[in-house]
Amino acid sequence: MPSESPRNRLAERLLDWYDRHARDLPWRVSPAARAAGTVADPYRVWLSEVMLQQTTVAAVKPFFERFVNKWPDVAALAAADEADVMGAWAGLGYYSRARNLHACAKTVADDFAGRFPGSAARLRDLPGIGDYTSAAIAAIAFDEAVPVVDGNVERVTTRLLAIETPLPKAKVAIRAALAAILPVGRPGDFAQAMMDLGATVCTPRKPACVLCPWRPDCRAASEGRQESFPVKPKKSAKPQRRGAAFVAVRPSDGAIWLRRRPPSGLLGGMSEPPSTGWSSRADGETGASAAPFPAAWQAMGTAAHGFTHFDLVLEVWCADVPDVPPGTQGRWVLPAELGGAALPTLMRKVVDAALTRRPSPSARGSGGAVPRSG
DNA sequence: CAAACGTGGAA
DNA sequence: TTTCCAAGTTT
Repeated sequence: MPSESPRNRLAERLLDWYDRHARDLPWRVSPAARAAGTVADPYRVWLSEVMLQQTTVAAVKPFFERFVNKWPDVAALAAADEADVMGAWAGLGYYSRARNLHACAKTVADDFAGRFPGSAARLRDLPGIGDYTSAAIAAIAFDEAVPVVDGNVERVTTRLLAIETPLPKAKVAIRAALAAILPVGRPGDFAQAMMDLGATVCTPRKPACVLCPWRPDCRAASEGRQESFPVKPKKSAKPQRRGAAFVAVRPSDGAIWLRRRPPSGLLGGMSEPPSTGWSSRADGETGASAAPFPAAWQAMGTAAHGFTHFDLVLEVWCADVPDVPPGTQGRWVLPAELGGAALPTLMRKVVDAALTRRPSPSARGSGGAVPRSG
């Protein structure tokens, strides 16, 4: 695919760089394999892209391996119980992704005969697939020549052209610029090359401009202002909230009483020990008197957790509870089953605090940390 | 359009 | 310790 036009030299230089420096990732077809005719599996591309939304490669890798081992294709995932999918996602965060992932799998399996739509426009209609993910799947799995704009691409492009417009308004200019650079030949590799460049060279802090194939063309670097892009709005301070969580332990077998959170909202659809609301007031619903049912509650210290938009400190209370608590919804979960019980990280901290700090279980055996799902 | 929505690692 | 933020989507 020769291209003599000057503007395409940018794409050619980036692709040459990618051919030599592409990261080796579990969901990726290497540029060499791709050149030899290997095609990407849309299922794996989709799964990885959803997992990678606002999430680091390092965090995603073990989850990706676990998912593809357990559910090798979209039909298998569609046939899974939603609770199992939520359980396997526990710890990855942004749990609406897991619910949308399952819904999307069912749509693809039921309405599209198990095959992902082959264009960005139609992928965009599926749950959990937005502007970025639809373009990424279309480019990587179907070689559609669409601009793929993620955080890496925003950074690389705003630096290349010294775009002063703050995000997210700058996205229009970024997309336009990218469309002009985009090669017709290797859109999938180009998209991944942009992201690799942003992740390994054109990093948020201390970019390695000396290693960059676009160094001679970069307006920000030529002015020594590479770390001034992209321009972003300031973030407001995170408020503090408090609450209390109550870990009921059944003495006979060490099972813990868990309930399911509402399907949408914070930690939607995930499991938890019963807890109070999380008040922004320092004197909010705390103390043993806030418990959902009476028991000999003992203080187990606190569990602290930082969410995107607020910090939380939860008091942890623990008690032996022999029978189903009256007037409550939930289920007993054995210690060995806690790993697959869809406990988000915050709740894992709560349960860990209770089980590790509570008085020695003497003759009944149980307790210990919550195992990771797997 | 702004806000909600998790987590863990790096500086 | 605190702040930033990583392959965004939904409402």
